[in-house]
Amino acid sequence: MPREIELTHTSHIVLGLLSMSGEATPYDLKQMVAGTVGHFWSLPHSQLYAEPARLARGGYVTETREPDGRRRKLYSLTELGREALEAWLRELTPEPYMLRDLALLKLFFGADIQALAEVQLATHRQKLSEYEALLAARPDQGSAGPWLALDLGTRHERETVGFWAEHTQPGAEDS
Amino acid sequence: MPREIELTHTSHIVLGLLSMSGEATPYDLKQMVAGTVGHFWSLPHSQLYAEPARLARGGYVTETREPDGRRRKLYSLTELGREALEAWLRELTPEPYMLRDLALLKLFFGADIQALAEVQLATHRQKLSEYEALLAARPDQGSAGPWLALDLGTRHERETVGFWAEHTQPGAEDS
DNA sequence: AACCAACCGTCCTAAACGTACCATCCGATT
DNA sequence: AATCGGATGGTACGTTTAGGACGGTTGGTT
Repeated sequence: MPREIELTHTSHIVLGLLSMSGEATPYDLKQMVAGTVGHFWSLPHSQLYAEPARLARGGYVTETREPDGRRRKLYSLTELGREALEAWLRELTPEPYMLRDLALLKLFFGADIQALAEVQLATHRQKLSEYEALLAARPDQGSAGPWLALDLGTRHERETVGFWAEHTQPGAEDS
Repeated sequence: MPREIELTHTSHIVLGLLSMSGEATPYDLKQMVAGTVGHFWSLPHSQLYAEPARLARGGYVTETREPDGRRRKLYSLTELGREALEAWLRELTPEPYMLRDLALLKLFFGADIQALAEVQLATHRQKLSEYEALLAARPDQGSAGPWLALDLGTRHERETVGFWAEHTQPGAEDS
């Protein structure tokens, strides 16, 4: 009997990932997060064990067990879960984003911009090239969503690299 | 006697704001957050009542009371607090940002991009013009940090507006 | 047999979230 | 004088997240 539970952001991520994979263990979810939404929306892996269980209580997913080996828990969407996901996707989303950037925060409070720029530039160049590699390997098949998201993510990275690059001492970090 | 407390992101924000204002009540902090870092780093106002008290326990700020009227609590940095803030500002900051964007998340999971774009575009155009207005009103005096931060924030907004604009039906939303 | 790396999962404490709720002050209306 | 609304100012509280410590299992090497 499904108890009433609130669907949080984490819930929707789990529902979304399950809809993409059909069926997954918490460990699978953890791997999927790391390779996909984890790039911009991080969550502790412990949540990926707790949340599916919570969703099961609410009737949004079913919990079965691997017949063999470790008998790990396998989750997949119920009809209710799929509907909840689709309802969420259809809802209007006027909220702006939240950019939790420690470097930006420190910059605001007066940290030395060159010192920040130097390390941030390395980090974001790294990220940017990761994303570009992913984009380059895009198959023709499959849903567009993830690639569109990656496109926006890439633009943000590009912008960020540009910003920090303008604030490094010429020659201090380059090539 | 200061007890050991961990300094969290919230702590540093409070320390930073106190260093800018000299002295502030939680309500003042709330106002300051709304006008400054709140643009990119949101926190519930209840935190701004709890956190200074916590910092006082740790000896990072002092708590006094207004002599008159409401006798509100006034906080200001101690030497320890100032040092902690400066140490934090000096620390290396290699972490990338976290972009908590509900629209991006939904896009990833297959939401209709035009529906998203329409509302997001309105939101971000709004934000962008706010930022531009702030930037235009910049005084010559004062510390640069906030303006640099605002500059980066503005670039991200501009990028975001560009992205969503590319994905709206021509004429669907535009003036 | 011993070892190691990758795999897999649980648990715990503190902090953050979000919102409901409450109370006061002040100026403008009726 | 009474009332109203809005800005001011603050508390409480249940839930979710953060983030890491810790422990076990599996399968392949030396």
